[in-house]
Amino acid sequence: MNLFAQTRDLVLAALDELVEERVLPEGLDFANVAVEPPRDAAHGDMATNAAMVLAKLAKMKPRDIAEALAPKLTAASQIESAEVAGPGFLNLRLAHGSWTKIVEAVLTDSRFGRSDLGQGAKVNVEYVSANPTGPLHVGHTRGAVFGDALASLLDYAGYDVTREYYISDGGAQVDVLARSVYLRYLEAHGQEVAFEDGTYPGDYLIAVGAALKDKVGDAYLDKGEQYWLSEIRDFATEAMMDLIRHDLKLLGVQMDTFFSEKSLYGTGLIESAIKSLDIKGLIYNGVLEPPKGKKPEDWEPREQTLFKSTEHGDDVDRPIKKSDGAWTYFAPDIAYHYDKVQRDYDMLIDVFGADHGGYVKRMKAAVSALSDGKTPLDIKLTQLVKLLQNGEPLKMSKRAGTFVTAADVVDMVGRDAIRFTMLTRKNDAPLDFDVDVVRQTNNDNPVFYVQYAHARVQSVIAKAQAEGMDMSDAALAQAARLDHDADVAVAKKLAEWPRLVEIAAKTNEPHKIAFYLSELTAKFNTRYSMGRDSDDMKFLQIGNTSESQAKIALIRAVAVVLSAGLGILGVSAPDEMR
RNA sequence: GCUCCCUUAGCUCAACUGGAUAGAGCAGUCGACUUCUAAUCGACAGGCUGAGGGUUCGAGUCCUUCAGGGAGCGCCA
Repeated sequence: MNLFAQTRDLVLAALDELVEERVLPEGLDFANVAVEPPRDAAHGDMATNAAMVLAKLAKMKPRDIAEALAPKLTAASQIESAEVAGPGFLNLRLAHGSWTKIVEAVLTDSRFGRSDLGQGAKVNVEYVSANPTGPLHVGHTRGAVFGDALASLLDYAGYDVTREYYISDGGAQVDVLARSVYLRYLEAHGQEVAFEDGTYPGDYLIAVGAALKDKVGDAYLDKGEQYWLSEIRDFATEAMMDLIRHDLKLLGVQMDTFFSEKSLYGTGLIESAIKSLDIKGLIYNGVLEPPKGKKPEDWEPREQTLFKSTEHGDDVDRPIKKSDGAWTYFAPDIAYHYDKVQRDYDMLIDVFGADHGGYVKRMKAAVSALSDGKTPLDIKLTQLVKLLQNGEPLKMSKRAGTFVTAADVVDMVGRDAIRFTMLTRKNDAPLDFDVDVVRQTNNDNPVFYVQYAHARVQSVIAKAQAEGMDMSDAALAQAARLDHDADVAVAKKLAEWPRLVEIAAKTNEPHKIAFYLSELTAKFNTRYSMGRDSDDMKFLQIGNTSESQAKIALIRAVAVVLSAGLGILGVSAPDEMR
């Protein structure tokens, strides 16, 4: 039940009538006609821009259209008044009963808020995709949490979502990993080793080296790389993926599919992906211009196999083979996305870190070329996280092996606080994450604010149940009643929920959910606090079941929506906080 | 040099994708706890939306120039 959509239908019907009566000309495009909540509540419950949108097309003054439209709308029983305002807005007030119906809908319709916006379209959301060379660090956390919430949001909005992790286990970095594990393996055998540049010195590999020793004994001692590299690579990446899966679990991040880069090699998949581009005339051998300005010392022109990505919006063509004939990292990525296109998704979303910003255009070009422009790819970049403690930066240098891991941060502040904090921000803005602030349990920290509201509602309900009152959603829906302006204000906010879900899903912006939850909580707290001044305003009326049910219906509806919203964000909705 | 992102109240951020007088929290000042959980609520104060130009009924939002910050720029991923 989406009141805004319903009201928009009324507006469109009224416009059709005006066309029939020849007040408006035929053939107008109503696509831009919107019904929105007004910025200022004093303007009414909803506003439509119909008159202004149509004025130019109809060659009429906006206010004249609005004047003609108003009586048509007030004829509908749901609309109490329609008032022309400003340059041609039509401010609508809805009948009081509309708001009570919203409360009933929340309590009786388990799908309230869910949307059929997605129409079951298949969406693939790829996120995290951290290299399998160590545990997740704070930077990964943001992409993980963002991607996870985005996937949940799209699912809630009616898409058929696949959550996918791309394991980069085919490149040089896993060779480095294997060599690093070999050193730890030698160490486990009691040898002195030195970690040179280009190896991973992190402590997390000690256990892997020891496990390798348990598995193969001394088989790899005093042997050249050719005897063990491939085996240790497999062993080590599997161990790293175990670490990462564990970290994801700590963060509450779900995955449906893990796709291995390695599976693309030796199977003809890369070759067939490139061939499909070649057939389109997008593959050629050539020499790239050197980058302007900053010319590398050792730059010299070399012929490479190139992808004509400029034909699909990129700035320069991109190499898919190195000058020695090996694939570049781009080639398996093309093959991977080719595979996704083949899997028949209606939409692809990649969540990348900011350091992959330069990669966006070529990836979009590749998908556009591979799917003949049929499969849209949206790439969401998550900007850097600056981790602070007490205002001072916490270092996270992977090279030094002292980076702050995702697990560290979960230990410090907890999963709920990380997730909510990181989602209370647009993905494309940098984020200062101060662990001291996030640990505070006050208004500075919105996660507790929202969770506390949920706990308060459940506490009232628990007390009512202890009085023997029927607090089932069905009973509450039956009794629901809005007595006070503050009640209506809360219900109006609830009415915005389905609309907000659609907007957030359309724009792939889960942070809008987090802000909405804070706003709903504020409205609820305002109403709740009235019970302090006057016993009449308390929700629980001891000894009066029907009155209690009538009042509690509203706040139970709040709890239902809070719980749904927190669920999308992957944050718990506790029944108690003491 | 080029590409992408960012710049909004003292601080951290919103602004429903072009709508009406740009809003919250924190910090500041004042007020409210023998609580249906004060992890809360109420009030005051705080702005040339980095700067200039353009597009139109209407711009924080779109285009453009510039300034400042960030990420990246063939044979790393």
